[in-house]
Amino acid sequence: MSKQLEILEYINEKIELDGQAPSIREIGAAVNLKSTSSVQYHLDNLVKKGLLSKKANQSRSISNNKKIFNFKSIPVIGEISAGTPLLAEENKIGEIPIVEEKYNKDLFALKVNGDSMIEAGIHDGDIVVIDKNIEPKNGDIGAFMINNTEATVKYLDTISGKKYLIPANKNYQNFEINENTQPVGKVVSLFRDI
Amino acid sequence: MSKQLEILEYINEKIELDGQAPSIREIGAAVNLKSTSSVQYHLDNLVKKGLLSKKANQSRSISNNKKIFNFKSIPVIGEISAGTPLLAEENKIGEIPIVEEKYNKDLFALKVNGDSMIEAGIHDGDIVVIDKNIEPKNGDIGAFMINNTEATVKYLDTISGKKYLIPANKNYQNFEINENTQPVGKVVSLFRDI
DNA sequence: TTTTTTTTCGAACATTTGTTCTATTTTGTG
DNA sequence: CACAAAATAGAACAAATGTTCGAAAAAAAA
Repeated sequence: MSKQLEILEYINEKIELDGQAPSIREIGAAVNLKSTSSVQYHLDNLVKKGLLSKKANQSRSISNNKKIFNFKSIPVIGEISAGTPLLAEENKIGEIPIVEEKYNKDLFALKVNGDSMIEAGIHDGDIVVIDKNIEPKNGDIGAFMINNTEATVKYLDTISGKKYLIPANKNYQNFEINENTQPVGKVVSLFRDI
Repeated sequence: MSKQLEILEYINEKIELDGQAPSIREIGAAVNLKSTSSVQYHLDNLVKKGLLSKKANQSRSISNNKKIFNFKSIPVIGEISAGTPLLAEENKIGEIPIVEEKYNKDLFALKVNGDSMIEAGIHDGDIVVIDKNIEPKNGDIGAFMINNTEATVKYLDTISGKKYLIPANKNYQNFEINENTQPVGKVVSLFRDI
């Protein structure tokens, strides 16, 4: 293997492992180059090739140029303990990853209970991502808090002037929205383990 | 806000932004401490509290101790160009994140075309994750290559001794498996943007 | 207030680290 | 082989960085 590749691989490993780029001398030691300038020589070439970047005069500033997909994580909420706010830490049952482009601070996820939305392709145990920043409109699937103790995912729609939460399952009934029903956000995506 | 918190936040921001921890002097400049030893003082306390780690005598080695969710990414395959292998780079239309615990090297994702699996809650445009390492068994939802040019997602089952690909949609017909039908893997999870 | 504790500063120093120069060795090529 | 190019080495230097000390200032407590 060429020294260049060896260096590139070592740098990638080191960053992956330590979360920190190696120093020139660490690279030399790792790939058996006794002079820092030998390492510099290869680093310069790698930078010219566009495979690496580094900041001048800054220690451990080597970074890999390959396009990185950055991921953020959002909390997954399970059962809601009575009296706690929806997003309370104690209701959190995990985290799921989201591509950075789709991420915003108002996202969270909810584990769906029951099959009231099965005809919309939302199954029991599915995890739906909710954007608190988007108020569900008629026809949207949204998350709603009922009596501040239960979160439910339903269609929202208006029937003869009244607003209803509408399940996607013939075995369930529409629920008229009252003062104890609060919209939480719009369902924007869905995860399922099969 | 206390200096300690200020420092902690700056470090987190800096790492998030640059992928590299700041130097002592950079921290000082950021939080308005004129002496490096003032910064050291707070860093020592943060380390004692267990909020940070750092390696002795190593530049930019501060790291955050909070538990990190690590994510991997897997390729998403769209239309399959005739004559190319399924996972060829040219068929790749993106990447999706997977929590590290679920990740293995045989995972990839496929964008679902059409509504032949709608009754299984798999919609047109959904992205299904496939594990090449798991051969679909009877009753499983699997991905199959037909004539090496088309990937399809269907139930697999045996009816009177013959194996069929079975859609989850009354408007579609069962397809008897022949020598041009190759199992690719089992569908293990699903993503949907709504 | 006085006393104690916490926080900050300044400076000096030791290491680590990046940079640059020239010379030597190795490798490839006609 | 002779020559050129690529790769390595060594050394010296400059800059960045971490460490440590004592003293001063600020804040908190008595």
